[in-house]
Amino acid sequence: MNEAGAWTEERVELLKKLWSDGLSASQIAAELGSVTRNAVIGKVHRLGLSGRAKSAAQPAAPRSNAPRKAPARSPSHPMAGAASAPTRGAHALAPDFAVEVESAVEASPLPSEDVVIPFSERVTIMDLREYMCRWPMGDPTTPEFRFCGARSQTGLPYCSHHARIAYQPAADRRRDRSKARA
DNA sequence: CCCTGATTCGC
DNA sequence: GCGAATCAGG
Repeated sequence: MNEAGAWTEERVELLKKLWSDGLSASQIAAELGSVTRNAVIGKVHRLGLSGRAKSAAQPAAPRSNAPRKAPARSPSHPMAGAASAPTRGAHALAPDFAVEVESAVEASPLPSEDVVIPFSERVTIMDLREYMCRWPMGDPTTPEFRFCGARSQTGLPYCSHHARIAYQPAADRRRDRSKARA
């Protein structure tokens, strides 16, 4: 019988399909089951599918013989120029903040009916982290104002759910025109 | 913090 | 051939 994590013809074909379909390695791994995303990526490479929809095959990075193993963990600390240690913590979000709130309020008069954001994840601006969803919740002028705080999508300021709302192609936007109530 | 794919190398 | 560990980037 086929082992759960064996690369049978079926699984390989599904892998190819999903990979070319644009799914991430982790998503494919979850879909296939019994395999990790590393296994998926490894197989993808062995099949020669790497690269995917990446423009015109970018010139493979000149990796040559890059020692990815134990590369001098302690590169010593010259500490000559001291560097320009950027002051973290003081994110300049004042300008963007106003803009985001404004568009958000107008764009989402009413999220939906099956949308439930766990209150437990809502955070104040003080608890907001880079990886947290910045979707504004509530009235910014009140002390009750919070941000979604859920895990944000890579490269995006919002979680997957709010990213969709904020990033609608404008074509779907008129879907919820029936109800307009604040 | 989380995620992504890329690569290497012991098995 | 396989995939965990690791790397590099977002």
